[in-house]
Amino acid sequence: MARAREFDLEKATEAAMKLFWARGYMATSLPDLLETMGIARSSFYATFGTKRELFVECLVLFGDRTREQLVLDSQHLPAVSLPRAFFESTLIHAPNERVKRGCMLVNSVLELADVEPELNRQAWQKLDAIQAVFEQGFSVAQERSEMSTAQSPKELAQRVMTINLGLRVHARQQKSTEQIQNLIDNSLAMIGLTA
Amino acid sequence: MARAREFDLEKATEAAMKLFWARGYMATSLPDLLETMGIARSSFYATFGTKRELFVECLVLFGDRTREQLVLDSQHLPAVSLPRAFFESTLIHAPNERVKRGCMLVNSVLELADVEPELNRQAWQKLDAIQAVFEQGFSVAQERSEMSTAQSPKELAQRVMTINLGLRVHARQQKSTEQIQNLIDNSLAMIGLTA
DNA sequence: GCCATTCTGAACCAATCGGTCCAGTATTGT
DNA sequence: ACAATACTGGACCGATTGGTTCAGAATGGC
Repeated sequence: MARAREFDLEKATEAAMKLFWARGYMATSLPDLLETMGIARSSFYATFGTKRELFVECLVLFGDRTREQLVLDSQHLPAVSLPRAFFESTLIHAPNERVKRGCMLVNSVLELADVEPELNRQAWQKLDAIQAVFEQGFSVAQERSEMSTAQSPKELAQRVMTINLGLRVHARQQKSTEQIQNLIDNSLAMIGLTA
Repeated sequence: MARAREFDLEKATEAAMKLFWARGYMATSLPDLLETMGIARSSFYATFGTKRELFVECLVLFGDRTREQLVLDSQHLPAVSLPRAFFESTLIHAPNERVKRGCMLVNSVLELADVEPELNRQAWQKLDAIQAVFEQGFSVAQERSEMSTAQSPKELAQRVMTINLGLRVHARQQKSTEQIQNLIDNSLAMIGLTA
């Protein structure tokens, strides 16, 4: 048999994701990646293929993980509380450096819009999947009469997503937790979600 | 005396701005710029300095122009109509290619957050100046009792900006005018601006 | 005509880009 | 011990990056 892989594949992918997340696709060079991943150039290509392929992998990892956490939250939280929980868990109760990275999907969608249509499409797909979780949550809550039916689930989810996009842009500016909390409160107030 | 400049400086700057706007800072190469600007490499450096300097110039041009148009609109429009006018003029009554570019300031702020802090700072400064126009508009309108004082001008301007950021991200996805109109209507409905 | 200036296009620069390949070493199960 | 695999680091690739320099042609006011 063969020699076992020395580095932790998950940790290496994780490290790459964080770097792409913080700097974007184009500004992340191969030497940058190798350094944070702690592997040699040849191991990189043998394991992950090209930079582009690894980026896609990271994008999918980020999107799926975000969506899964949201689905989890939606299972033990009333739908009207879901947006606040989502925003606060990622923008308030998270390490500062993580907050500053914003959302990898949003970052990618803007950076690659005119440059890498296929990557752009994949990022949007993951964002749509997240919006769909909100829509589903509102839909179920309305059926159970747990919230007002003044607006359709689709409308509400769209509002949450627009605000989400806005907040992720804001988050990339160096802001205090108080300022971000203020932004969240002000934003949620305008959606007007109440049981 | 000397030979006159052959190319139109304004038009060259304009062309560069559009390219930076569409593709971002890093993805725009020097040959790309030279081609759309229609000038030679040596003329470029003699006239504009480095790529970075030209980018700053374009950023300032974009920011100032956007702000000035908004100020103009604010002078013959009620403050409560200003957000809609702003969104629709740039997202509905504008050529499709322009809509797809989004907002150069928003694009830059995301792309350069972790890579070019100084450029990032300058882009945020221009965004803040735009938010300030809204705040000022709401402030004056409230003093004249032309609108509700339920929310402070600062709060309202912050809401408009968060939604603005969200809409600009949306705009970079290929969407039909109807979809964008829908997004605008749904967004404005949540701010709830009425005389 | 003349000199100053600006143009163009091409040559050139060092540095970096993403990607490939290989020699040598270490580690594994049989 | 052996064969198979995965590691490392470095050499190497062509292409591209942003930036500099220069020769020569064109154009302006004196």
